[in-house]
Amino acid sequence: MPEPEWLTDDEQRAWRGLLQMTARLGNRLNRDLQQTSSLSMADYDVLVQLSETPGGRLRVFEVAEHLQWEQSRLSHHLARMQRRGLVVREECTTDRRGAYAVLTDAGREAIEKAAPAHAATVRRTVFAGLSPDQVAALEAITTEVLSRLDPPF
Amino acid sequence: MPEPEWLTDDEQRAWRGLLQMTARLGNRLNRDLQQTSSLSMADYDVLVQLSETPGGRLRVFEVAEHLQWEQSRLSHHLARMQRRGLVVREECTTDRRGAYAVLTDAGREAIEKAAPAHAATVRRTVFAGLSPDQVAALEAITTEVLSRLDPPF
DNA sequence: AGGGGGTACATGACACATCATGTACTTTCG
DNA sequence: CGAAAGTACATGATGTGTCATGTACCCCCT
Repeated sequence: MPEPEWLTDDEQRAWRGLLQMTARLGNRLNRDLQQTSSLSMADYDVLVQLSETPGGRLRVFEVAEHLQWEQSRLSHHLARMQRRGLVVREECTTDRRGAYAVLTDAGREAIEKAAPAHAATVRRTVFAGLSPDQVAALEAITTEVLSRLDPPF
Repeated sequence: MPEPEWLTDDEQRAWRGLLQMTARLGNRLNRDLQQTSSLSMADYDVLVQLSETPGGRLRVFEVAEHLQWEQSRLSHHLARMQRRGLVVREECTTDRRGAYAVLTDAGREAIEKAAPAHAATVRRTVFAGLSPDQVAALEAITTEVLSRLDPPF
């Protein structure tokens, strides 16, 4: 076995940049969403999943798969969102262990109201400064890294 | 004023990729660090800052600046790290409101023990799959986005 | 039929982040 | 010099994520 192998200087800079960017970007998006819509990014992500399906209903485990969330996290989060009236749970008749997460009218209204401003912020802070080549490069990088995260290692 | 302007399909894919990548990568690194060192990424980041200064001591607000953390977050986190014996607080004589965060021997040992495996994971999951061009592109992208996050908007 | 093992989800405990506020000290400026 | 304003940090409340565990149900196999 050869390595540990530290990072090169170039890699160091890219890595620190990535950490910084994701941290600050996350803060920014969370803050903006919170102020304009009283939603968190987590809320937003859940609502997007539900709103993209006909009827706004999805099995809980499907939402978890799409978002790559732990089941427990989603369960807690749905409980909180339910308290706020954004979603409701409905029991599943074909598999009585299971449950549906269902978008309420208030939930649909919330995401439809939040989406434009959110997208605008994303566009303004990240994509407005990037060339098409950079966008393509970013996609290539993310898919490569994701492939290394998924199955083998 | 023209916009809102939604994202193009290319941008959509890059954006979702970035969200996915950062989410899963964060989980991965946190999990690995936790298991091998009983440290979180947050712990690690704080310890890095302190260990990079002579004496392993830094004013609390300086740590907050470097990490771009909220003051309150850092204060709470230092309290927990202090309980675990990784750092101690010392009062500042030149400005008696202030405090130093100081690395303990245990803290230094913890980070020195954790760093190699952590760096190896980063290298293996992200940089081992990227070409030098991609690394350069990544750095360019992060600095561009960061510049848009900082001062003006 | 009737286990045994896996699946779908909830829950309680605890680590963590954020917000609002409080305390003590420093600086500034009239 | 003295009061107002600002800075450095702590703390409590509350929302959020993770881990361990529990409960109910499904499925498959003998």
